[in-house]
Amino acid sequence: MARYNPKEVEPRWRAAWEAADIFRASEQSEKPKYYVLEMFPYPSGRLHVGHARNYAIGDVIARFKRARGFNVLHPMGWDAFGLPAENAAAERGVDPAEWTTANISSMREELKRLGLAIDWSREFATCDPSYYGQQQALFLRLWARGLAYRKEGLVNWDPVDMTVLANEQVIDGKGWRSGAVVERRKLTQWFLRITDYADELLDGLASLDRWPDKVRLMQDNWIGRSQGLRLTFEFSAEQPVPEPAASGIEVYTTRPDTLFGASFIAISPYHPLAEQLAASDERVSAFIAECRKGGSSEAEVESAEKLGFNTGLTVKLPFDSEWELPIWIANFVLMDYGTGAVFGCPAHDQRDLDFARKYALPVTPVVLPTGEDPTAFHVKQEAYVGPGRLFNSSFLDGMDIESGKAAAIARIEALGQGKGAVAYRLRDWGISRQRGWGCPIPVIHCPSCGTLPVPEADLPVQLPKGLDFSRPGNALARHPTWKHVDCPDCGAAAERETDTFDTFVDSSWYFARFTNPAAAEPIDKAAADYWLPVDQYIGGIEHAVLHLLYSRFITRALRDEGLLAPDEPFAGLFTQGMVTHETYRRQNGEWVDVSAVELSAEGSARRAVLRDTGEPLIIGDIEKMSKSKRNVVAPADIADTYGIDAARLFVLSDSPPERDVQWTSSGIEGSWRLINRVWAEFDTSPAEPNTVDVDALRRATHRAIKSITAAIEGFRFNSAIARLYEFVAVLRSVRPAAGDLSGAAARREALSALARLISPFAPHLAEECWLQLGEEGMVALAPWPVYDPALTRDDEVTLPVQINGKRRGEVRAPAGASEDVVRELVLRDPEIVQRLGGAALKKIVVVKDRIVNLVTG
RNA sequence: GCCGCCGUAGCUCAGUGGUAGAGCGCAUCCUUGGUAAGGCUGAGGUCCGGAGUUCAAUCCUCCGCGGCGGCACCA
Repeated sequence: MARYNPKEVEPRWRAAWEAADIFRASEQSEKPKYYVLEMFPYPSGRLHVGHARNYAIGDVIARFKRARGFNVLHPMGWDAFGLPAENAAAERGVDPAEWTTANISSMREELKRLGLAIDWSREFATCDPSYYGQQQALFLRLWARGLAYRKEGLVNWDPVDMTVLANEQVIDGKGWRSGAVVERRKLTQWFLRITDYADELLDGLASLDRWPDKVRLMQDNWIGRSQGLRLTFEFSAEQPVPEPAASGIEVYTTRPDTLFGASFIAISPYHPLAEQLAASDERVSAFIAECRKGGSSEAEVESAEKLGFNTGLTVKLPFDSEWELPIWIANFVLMDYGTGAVFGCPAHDQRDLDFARKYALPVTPVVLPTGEDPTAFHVKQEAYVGPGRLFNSSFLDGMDIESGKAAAIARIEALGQGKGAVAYRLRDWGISRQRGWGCPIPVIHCPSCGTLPVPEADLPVQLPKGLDFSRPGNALARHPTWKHVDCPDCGAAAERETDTFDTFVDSSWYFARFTNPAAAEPIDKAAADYWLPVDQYIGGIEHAVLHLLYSRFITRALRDEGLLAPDEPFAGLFTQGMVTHETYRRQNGEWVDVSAVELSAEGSARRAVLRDTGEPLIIGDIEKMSKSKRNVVAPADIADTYGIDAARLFVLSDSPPERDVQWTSSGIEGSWRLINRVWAEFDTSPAEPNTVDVDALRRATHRAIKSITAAIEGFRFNSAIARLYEFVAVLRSVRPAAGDLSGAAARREALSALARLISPFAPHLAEECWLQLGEEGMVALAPWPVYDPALTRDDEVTLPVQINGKRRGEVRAPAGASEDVVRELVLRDPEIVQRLGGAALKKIVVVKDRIVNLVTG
């Protein structure tokens, strides 16, 4: 039989699948539906093995579920707007649309080469007007619902990418793409009211039992619900109260129990009161300017000194109108959390303590740790945040912290000066981007009519051709004609909004569009009702609080708009690990491309040299594949040598899919060997026959079916492949002789199972084996093998025998043997008897079918 | 600082309250008409350290040590 030749086999089967159109999904089916989706790719130009792993995981699920009798939807599309296209345009003068389209074409070919069971008829890109026009329609509906609004506010400005970023896109004070330190700017921007859904998004996490705990925890932290009190400190009498005359300063606190420890009020430099004072007092405006200078990077925040300015104004403590507190402006108070004002309790909050020590404000402890003397307890440089009893606190004295909180809230509410309240870390989602390659926000600004929606009949608002990306900034805004438009209401000259949507808007509903990408409406309700939610979603954990939170929010918003039925978009989520690779450097530190490296081993030491020159190299760390480290491997490179099935097997075999996997050339060779061993089993040419233990072979087959099925269902693909290795090892020693009919039948059963069991992982190989076996049709359409439970059970088991917890021997016993029977067997076993050496038995522990433990005195 | 994950063979990693595992690497041998190779056999372990629970702990609990990730002036 010919050697297995993936270069010939793989394209042939891909053509056969395509010709038969077997992966097209239809809503007309008696079978239960199953929607499996991988996060769609950004068309950067080239596929790397990280993509390959992501899509291979989804493909295993898609093929497995199809074989298990589900009506499977497995679509693919392109997250096609975004900055890399603009950067390419700026660097090479190409049109972003053309650059993107060309990338999509080449990546589509590479993806198809992976042999994925995808319904390509549903493909779309987010930069297609037929998609983004519908997105504009969706936005207008959300706006009409009151879920979108425009406001001037402080935003994160990325000075390199020259655009605003959402909070979720600022990592450690830096832009998530550019890495530039983000500045605070005051701009008028569009926001979506994700905070309206904060409670629901938080509570909904509990229902996502097929999501990783880690992701749920991260979203929980991100939403950051805290329980506390909003209360107003009234201004003291007889002082100039700034206009508009508020009665006092509203603060939010999670520690109302410590109100009697208050020694100052601190407001944010961005607080309205601070800004009013600044208007009439140069010292205030100078101070505010000073505060705003500081950056927001982690290092800067960490080292930033607390700065304060005493306004001279005072407020009264709610419980005691004689007790006055000064109002300070402080640089550490955030405007966009709570009310932008806090009361300072230095004894029990480290930030307040630092501030109080610097400005010589009083430090009054009100929580007494257990065992401390109330007259001797002092707070020095470290605030006390532990448990204890309240003291120095009037009516709260003697209470623990929790009762004190409740009592303080009750009293404040009774006084009408505040109310128990929750606060969230989550902020509304800023969606305006000052970029030209994105979905235009469908809005017109008219000098007399204000901000108006583009009439639905005029959608989509299309991007113009020929934008100039050669200069930094928003190419759309400086286009000579595009923004000039007549007001839809009064007909006067007006201007289009020139900001575009954050690309995370594009990806927050695409999974719904896949259910009918040709629909004239944004979402075809019937198709969406049939397919949604996505049963299994697969992607990187880096989107834990970005895409995955936005999509949950949009799904709820569209549900309330009547466009979707489910609360949650993704019933199951799987976050796969990265593909990493060793790195190599020359002696001068220069990175060397992994393809130029030759590895060898001398004993247990490994050596790396440049293949062409033999120059010795330094073997560096194992790192995420990146262009700069030159450790990227492309699936295409692998396919040329070993075929794509070997690559698929390898990325799934070496570690569980949620963990990182290290790409190695020796690893891919191991997978290649497995492929050849499997193929060799389907060889029909005569081999040296032997006596077939039919029962043992059938048991091995049925056990393989059972364990591999369970492993796939549990996302333990590495374990499934390990079981395949074992099964193949069993098969290769079994060659029925001519005339051994029962042996031949058992072997055929085994091979038929093997072809189907390996088909989700190595689909091309499986088809070729299936054909070789002479089975009907394609293995891609064959049902999953079913095991006979009777054949997966043992008649006899080996029981290890322990003496005082140490293994000292074993006995064979019938499966399910009773304790008495096993005891008898053990005590008659000569080796055990000898080991016991006549010691008195205190106890015998028999665990059925597992183990025996003899405990001596 | 808060929250979480990880630590098992030389490497990369599975696994289980009850017999210590895989791939690669390494060693021995066989084959050289499965040959850009293939195969047999084997060596190799303080399951990070300590204490506790248990008849029995790599696994459960607690305390450390080391590595990694998320959040962070969120009141």
